[in-house]
Amino acid sequence: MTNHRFQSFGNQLAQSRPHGVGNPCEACPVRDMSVCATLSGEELDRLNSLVTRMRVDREKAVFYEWDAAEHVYNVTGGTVRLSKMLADGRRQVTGFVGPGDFLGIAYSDTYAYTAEAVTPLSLCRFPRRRLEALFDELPGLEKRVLGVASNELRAAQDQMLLLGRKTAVEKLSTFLWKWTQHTLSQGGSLESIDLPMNRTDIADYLGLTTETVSRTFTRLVKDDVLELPSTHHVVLRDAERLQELTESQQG
Amino acid sequence: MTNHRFQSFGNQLAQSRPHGVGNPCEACPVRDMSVCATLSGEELDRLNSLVTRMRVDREKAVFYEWDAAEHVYNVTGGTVRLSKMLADGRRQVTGFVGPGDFLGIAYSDTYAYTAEAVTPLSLCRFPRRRLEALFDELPGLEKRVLGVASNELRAAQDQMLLLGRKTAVEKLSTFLWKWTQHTLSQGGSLESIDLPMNRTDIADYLGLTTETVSRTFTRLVKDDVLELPSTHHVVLRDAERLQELTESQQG
DNA sequence: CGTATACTTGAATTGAGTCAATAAGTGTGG
DNA sequence: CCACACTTATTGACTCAATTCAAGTATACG
Repeated sequence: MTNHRFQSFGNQLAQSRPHGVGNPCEACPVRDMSVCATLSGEELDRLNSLVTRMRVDREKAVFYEWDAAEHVYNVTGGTVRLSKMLADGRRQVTGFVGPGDFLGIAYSDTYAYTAEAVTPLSLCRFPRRRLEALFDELPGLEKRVLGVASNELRAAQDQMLLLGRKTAVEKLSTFLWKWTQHTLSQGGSLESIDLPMNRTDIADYLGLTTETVSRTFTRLVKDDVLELPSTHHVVLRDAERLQELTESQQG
Repeated sequence: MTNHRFQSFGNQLAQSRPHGVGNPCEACPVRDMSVCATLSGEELDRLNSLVTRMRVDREKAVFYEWDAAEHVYNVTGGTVRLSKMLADGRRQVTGFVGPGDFLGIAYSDTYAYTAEAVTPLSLCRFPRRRLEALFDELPGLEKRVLGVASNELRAAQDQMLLLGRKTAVEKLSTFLWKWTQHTLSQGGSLESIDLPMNRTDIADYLGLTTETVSRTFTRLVKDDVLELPSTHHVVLRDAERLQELTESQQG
């Protein structure tokens, strides 16, 4: 197994600041996408007083499945891979999360999954206990978190359908289709979709092997559905056909 | 199939009643297991004023995936099957829920899945909007719902690991192990575990075919892990071995 | 008691996995 | 900028776990 070492939280990270004007949340890239979106300026100050901003290097863990769940994180930049492992090393990637998404909302002593950096990350870290205490004073915040959890639950159920019932072509097509939609919603273009994760990550997300992911990419290229100018770069040639392939594998 | 009959709660359908003494929640079989557990008598009255108690026959739907999500349900008796389907009919069962569990907490206009009765059901039904309005007055309730959602998320991630990475023997063993734990926590015995769902339900839950489920049952019986006195009845002969089989398929 | 439905078992098939050999990137230091 | 080592991705040949197709056998129920 790869040797995962923790990155030091320290000099690289900006410490939290006093309340009032100049709240760094106001300039946050995910100010309007995240749970923070519902909060007023003053409420944001309350939240800001709890936050520690930090960075995590590529392929380093934010936390492990077995760690005490002491913090909750909000991603402000980069892509995080969530995964679970069996004792013998078989891995399932349960999701990829990006700017605006929350990490670690588990009502349990330990996290439910391992969170690792696919790309360099910037995060806002909150002490879980104190954030939960803040829920009592800012009920809008708790509602928002419940909304986030509910959306994640829906995504998890879609993924169960994919893992349990879809073929390799349908799995990869679904992944690429959703990733494309996600990219577009963040202002990307169909002409060049960036896949920050590697083939192993994709395979472990789709319940396949890297070989099968690779062969399936090749097939989609041969069928003129997409081009692969580089391994981490996809150009969609036939978006409609890709969407069709997400549910039926005639071809 | 085993004939699950309900110990009847009152007559066929007890309507909601005025507040005060004699609140039927006080006598509810799931009074202490469910989200209701945190509520005081007076708070329970508030909740009770919203509730409609109802029954659903075996194999009838409580709601479909595409229905407008107007109600939230609390199961007071019976087993519910949650599932999603692809256009061509392939089905994935995403979970089985029983007494004390919640149904339909989706922050969306439609439900995320179809809910159907595996056995006859008794349910408490709440209008979603009014229940959400009540959250503002009973913050303990919202916390509890968030806790439930968070547990479901964890279960969903475990299921993704199972669907993506486990073998047929591991899948069935995991299912039987968890179902046993669940049964025991409800006061059942290792000597006779009731499986209300049929082989197709189990197959669709584990991402297998009924044939494979059947063969795998046969194998576990041959290996003296369990006995099958009838198709819906399991007797555990070697619980420890069953647990081992949930993560490693040697043998 | 007969008939439909659910379950089991067997034989043949197949989609994805495994093992193995390139090929293509990626980064490092000279 | 190139040569080297190393990692990641692709491709091919073969295997195998689970599916499909096809009987049979229980079981439930009107």
